[in-house]
Amino acid sequence: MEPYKLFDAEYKFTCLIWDNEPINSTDLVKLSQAVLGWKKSTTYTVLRKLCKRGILKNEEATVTSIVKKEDAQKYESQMVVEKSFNGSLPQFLTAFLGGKGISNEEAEELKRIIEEATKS
Amino acid sequence: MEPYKLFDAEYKFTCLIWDNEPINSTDLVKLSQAVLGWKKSTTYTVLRKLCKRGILKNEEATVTSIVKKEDAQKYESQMVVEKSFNGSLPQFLTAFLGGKGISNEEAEELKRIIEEATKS
DNA sequence: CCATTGGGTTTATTGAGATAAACCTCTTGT
DNA sequence: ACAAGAGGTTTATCTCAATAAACCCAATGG
Repeated sequence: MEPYKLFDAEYKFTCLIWDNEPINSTDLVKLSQAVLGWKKSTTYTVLRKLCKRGILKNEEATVTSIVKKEDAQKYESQMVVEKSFNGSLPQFLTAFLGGKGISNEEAEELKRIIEEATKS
Repeated sequence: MEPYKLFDAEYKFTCLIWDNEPINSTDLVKLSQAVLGWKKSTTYTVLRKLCKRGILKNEEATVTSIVKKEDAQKYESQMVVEKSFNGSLPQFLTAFLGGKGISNEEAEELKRIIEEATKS
């Protein structure tokens, strides 16, 4: 498995940690129960797998992330562009915007982001 | 299942059809064998499922698509933005570009696409 | 005639993601 | 002394995507 790949359930779960770390493992069990409807054993099972893969860490009942949200998101975004759009960001953008329009403000924000990434 | 959702294997398979339609079903079997390494039964099994879901059509041994590539890609792009980026395209772009830069030409192309989608 | 090929369907098998039941150990309050 | 709770692990179930084996029938060319 590639380093950062998170499956759907794993992603939702890891989001809880990103938003609340550092978090005590028993509290995490309660949070998962509340937000995802998971039983205690489910939480620990998923947690252990993510720790084994180097995504999370659980030390003395304190859970933190090793891989950060930005890195996981970056990986995710690049995977989808690669797999479904020939690695072409323009193709992705075209498909996403396909047909519908965006507001001027949104357009400005997007262009600003692009500016920022442009090598002078 | 949502209308346009294609799983990995289904997507690769449907790409063959998008790129070659209309295509005779026996030829499609050969093509799937060559490109994907699939057996005949695999091709027919997947084909039948996609027909049942209204994605493809197989009439008198001629296979064509009902859902077009642009529509499937649009769906795919919107799903990933929704599921992993709070539905925010800027968040997606930021993550995708994260750190690395792009060339001037790429930037221009992206801005042109954005221009085009901007309601005046 | 009957072997081959085209055009399929029916029924399995496998593998993995998602979820949890059952169990275990240690500590602590009463 | 013991119930309860914290902090887990082991083992299992269920669903479903991915893939295919085995079978079926009609047409056809030698």
